[in-house]
Amino acid sequence: MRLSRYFLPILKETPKEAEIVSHRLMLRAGMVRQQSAGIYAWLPLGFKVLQKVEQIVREEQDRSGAVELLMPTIQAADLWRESGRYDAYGKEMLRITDRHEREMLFGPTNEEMITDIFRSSVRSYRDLPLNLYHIQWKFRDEVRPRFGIMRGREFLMKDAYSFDLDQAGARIAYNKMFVAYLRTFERLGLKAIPMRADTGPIGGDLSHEFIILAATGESAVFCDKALLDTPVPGEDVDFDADLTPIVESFTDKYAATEEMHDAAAFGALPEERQVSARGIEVGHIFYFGTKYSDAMGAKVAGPDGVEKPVHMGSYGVGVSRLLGAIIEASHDDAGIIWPDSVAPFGAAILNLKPGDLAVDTACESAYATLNAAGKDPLLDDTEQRPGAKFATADLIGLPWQIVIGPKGLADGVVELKRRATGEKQTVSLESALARVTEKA
RNA sequence: CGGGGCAUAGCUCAGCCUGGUAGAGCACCUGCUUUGGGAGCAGGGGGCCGCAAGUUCGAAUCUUGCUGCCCCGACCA
Repeated sequence: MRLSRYFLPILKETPKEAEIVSHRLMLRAGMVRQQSAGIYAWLPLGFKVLQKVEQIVREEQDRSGAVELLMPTIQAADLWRESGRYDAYGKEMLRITDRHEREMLFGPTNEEMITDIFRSSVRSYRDLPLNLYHIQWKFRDEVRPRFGIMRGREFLMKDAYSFDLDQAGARIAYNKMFVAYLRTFERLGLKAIPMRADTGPIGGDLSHEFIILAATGESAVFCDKALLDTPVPGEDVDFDADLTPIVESFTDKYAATEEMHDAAAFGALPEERQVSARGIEVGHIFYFGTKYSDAMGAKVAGPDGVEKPVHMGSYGVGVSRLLGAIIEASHDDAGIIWPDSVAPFGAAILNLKPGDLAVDTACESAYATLNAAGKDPLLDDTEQRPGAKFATADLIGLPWQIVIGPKGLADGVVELKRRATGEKQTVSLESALARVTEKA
């Protein structure tokens, strides 16, 4: 993409409504624009990152055996009356009346709808296990939206729902999601720690929140330092094998949010392993048994021919929130530092002097090479002064910057800068391109 | 939903106390100079001063009501 033809409304000054760093940077980098409290328009740069995050989430869901579908944002109130949640949900649910005076709602979640879809088609245990997910916009009318995209009213969420004949099967489904989440966050360049979450009236140990450590996190968290070094399974992990050992390698170490904190257990750890930090919740997995299948009559016949309500779990990832979480975890004073996997462009090419034949030629050559290599470069061919270009490139945080100007070219060199480390090398254009295109 | 605050140009903000023709910086347009870490000079465009009532000869400014937004708390992916 040529910057001169792109839409990147950079802000030099910070809009006053933005308090936390990810919100400030997303506004300044022209990624989002607020349209209403907690409701954002996604500008091209932000939308690009959002799609990359979404795609990684999708790939790991698919890898684990979950199956994607797409449910609507608008749901009928009657569905929610079946589960009793229409009255229970409260003012967080945005209720809408259509032209026929029918009561509708903008979905805050989809347990009822997926249960309805399931019950209308599945009758036998032979169709299980099943895990269906979608990535869709949700709306929760939060009293106080804040932190920009991190806690908006409208947000993009991946939610998966598992169906099994019994609790033992549900645990297997749960473990698959557990591992899929470990891999997802790892690919996003994040260190996510699963922490025991409150299971409410269901009980049991099948609920975990996945928490990103970041200084600006919303809640206090405590964990065993060993968790930070526990290896995340690779691409070759077999989801049909028993995943218990992997899950246990995480769950056997202490980790808890403030609400679940057990000071005594934490204190029993050697002092150098006690990590007390702040965290951002980016995922939540939860087994809830037959809560909805009972209420809504989602039953399947077992091998014995007896119909039983299915055991369900739900598994959420805050896709839009993840962008904020990534920035909170990866930025510096100059701007965002995108992990390579989600960077909106692979590299920036800074043309320091558009109109200079040698510089233009070198930039076009770099642009063509990186495009051909699939690195999706952003060529800054605008008329701005060099200083402004450097500032913009740092702000939007692309992994690499190739700085091409007349002074360097006179000596046959360009500057290659790695955004994450700030490391600069003065090298030939060829070796700069080789470096950017080489496999990580 | 409790408490606090803000609303003036695209952005950051002054002006309001003490009523009298709407301001600055940045951004934008034109020209000249400049060109390796957010340039300089000159000229220019851009405002229902959040909305509505009221007080007044006269309201951005004073009064009342409303709306929107932000922050702290309680609540949440």
